[in-house]
Amino acid sequence: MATIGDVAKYAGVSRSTVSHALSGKRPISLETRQRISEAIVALQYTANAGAKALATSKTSTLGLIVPYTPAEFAPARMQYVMIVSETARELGFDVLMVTDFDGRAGIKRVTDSSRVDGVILLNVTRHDERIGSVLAAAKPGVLIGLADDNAALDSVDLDFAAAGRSMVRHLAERGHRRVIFVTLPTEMFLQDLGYVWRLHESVIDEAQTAGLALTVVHDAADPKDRMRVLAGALDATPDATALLVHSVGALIDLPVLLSQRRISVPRDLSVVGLFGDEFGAMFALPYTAVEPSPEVVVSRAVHLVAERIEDPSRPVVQELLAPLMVDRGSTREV
Amino acid sequence: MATIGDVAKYAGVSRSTVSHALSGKRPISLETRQRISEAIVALQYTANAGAKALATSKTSTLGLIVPYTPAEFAPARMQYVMIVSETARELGFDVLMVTDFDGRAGIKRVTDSSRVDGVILLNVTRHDERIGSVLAAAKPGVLIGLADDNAALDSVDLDFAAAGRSMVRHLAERGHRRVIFVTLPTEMFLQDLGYVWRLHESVIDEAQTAGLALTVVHDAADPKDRMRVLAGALDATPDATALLVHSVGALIDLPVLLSQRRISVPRDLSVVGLFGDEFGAMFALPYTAVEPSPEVVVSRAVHLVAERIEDPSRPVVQELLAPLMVDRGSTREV
DNA sequence: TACAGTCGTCAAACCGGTTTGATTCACCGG
DNA sequence: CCGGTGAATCAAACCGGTTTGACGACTGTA
Repeated sequence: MATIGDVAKYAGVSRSTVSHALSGKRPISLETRQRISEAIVALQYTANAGAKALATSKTSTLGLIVPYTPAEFAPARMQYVMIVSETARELGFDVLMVTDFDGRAGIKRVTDSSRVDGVILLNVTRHDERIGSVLAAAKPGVLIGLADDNAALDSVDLDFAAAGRSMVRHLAERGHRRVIFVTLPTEMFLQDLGYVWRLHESVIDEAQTAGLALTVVHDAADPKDRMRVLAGALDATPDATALLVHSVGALIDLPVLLSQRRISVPRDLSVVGLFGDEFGAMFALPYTAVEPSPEVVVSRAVHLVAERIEDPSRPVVQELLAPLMVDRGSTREV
Repeated sequence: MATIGDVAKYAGVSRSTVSHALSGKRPISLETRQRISEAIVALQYTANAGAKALATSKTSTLGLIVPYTPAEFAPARMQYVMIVSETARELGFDVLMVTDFDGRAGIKRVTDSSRVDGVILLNVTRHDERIGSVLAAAKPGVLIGLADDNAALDSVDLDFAAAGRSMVRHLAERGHRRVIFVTLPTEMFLQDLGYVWRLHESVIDEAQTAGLALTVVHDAADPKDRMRVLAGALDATPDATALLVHSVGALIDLPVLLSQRRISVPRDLSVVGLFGDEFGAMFALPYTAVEPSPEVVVSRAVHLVAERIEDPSRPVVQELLAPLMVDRGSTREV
């Protein structure tokens, strides 16, 4: 590959002149600039990333720390990764995927060697060990999700508490008094993911506030057991007029179960859930739902870390994005 | 961060001695080695990746070129990405995700700037424009998937032709004479993905060879239409004794449809498909199936590109990995 | 007319590694 | 006792960028 020295020689100027022309940090005559441009085109010059990083201490690279959590619903995860990558690109960054089994080691590796300018943490748990590694690295970092002690790092997440409340209120306002809450498998709760708890608790709190009787059912982790759990919940609470579903698995099985039992939505049963339109590409889920809006959350997170790279002294921000509810007509007044 | 100069000073030696101790390229006395080790620990030294890349022209980074193809089934994609990343890590590489809308531009960007030592192309199409970019970059590259003209690059893929043949033979050997072949949505065929065609054609060829009557049905791209397409296929071919399913969407809907119609597998209908056990985490698909084995295919691909980075002159290889069939008892003799 | 300021450019130093050539010393074989 | 060999180390050059200080030529102003 051509170096800046080759370009300088071709254009008949010094290396520093080429550098200045490229960065615009010093005035360069129009004529010289043109000769340099021609040289760059002729030699197909592209700056060497390593050399640039060495000289500037900037890598134009973000580390994406993807935790090892097999239980998570995969399609959603991929969406997050893609949006991180696309947003980063818009802001001039590349993305280094860090999938080390031990996230802390991964963070240490890429920050200590100055491979990245900042890191993005996916699937943050309430007591996330990785946060300490980011602080130790003294590099910008942003959390996608909320940790219990996150005062030191920027973080963004959907306001899952608001999401839970709005689902409950949506049902309460329509006169529902007895609702089945199909929450995530217990395995998910053990993973200590903040949003899992925040949604769960806000639903329960708001139900109490609204005077709504809630039957809480944990969905099965194993898809083979899912249908049975779901059916059991319906059997156990025959007077429930609505379902509030967080578990995606349950949402997938629900149309089947309901059609088997000749239960019509919303005539016999109202359903409200929490899932994004990315499922529309794979499953036809015709339910009124709160959207997790990964494009908004993730894009904001990437912008935040990019801002902090530019200005490390900016005060820490912690954003909870208001969730959007899409009414697909799967609930009715009772 | 501490530099190699800091370590040298702390240990009372020259920078080159530290470098030699680290690389082992020159003999260093035991005593000096120990002092250097202590210095490294005390100062928490980690080599700067940019400087190392500049000096050695090696980045220890692989570019993962993920094409923009929204129609693809997302969970499968994520699995490929994760396996690339994990295998790369085992071989000492990091992974730079390149998701540019224009894959060629992405390849040019990361190779021209010497950001990566080699690239891995996911979802290769039969006439993949990205191949030209890899060749132009003169950097090692490996294709996951088969292109029509791939003589110049290493490539690995599942032997989808063999997969198709083995599914057909599995049914033919059990006496099935009339089979419904639920193939992928036409949209997938338009994407020009090699494996889509290879499987499709091998099934049709082998059916002809085996004297098996095949009804070919393209699954619907829109999940809302899927059930209808599936039902229509069953109605149109009432004498079919078996289903051969490539479309994952159809596989997901199949248990529902069959239970609605009180069709028992394998008593009333034999079913064989093509899907991996990653679906087991999300859906309970109890069908005999050929496994796409991404861990084998992808891991092999990453090894290939790593080998070529070490030895660029190694002859080009093109590997088709024999697929494995898992008998889950969803087929019977007729 | 002299002086200051700006424009345009270059040479040199620096970023943090690796690699090479030179040097010193100990040991070995003839 | 001498020449050769290998171990152990250092200084210097290099990789390809950026940044800084210096300098000559202009321009505008007092």
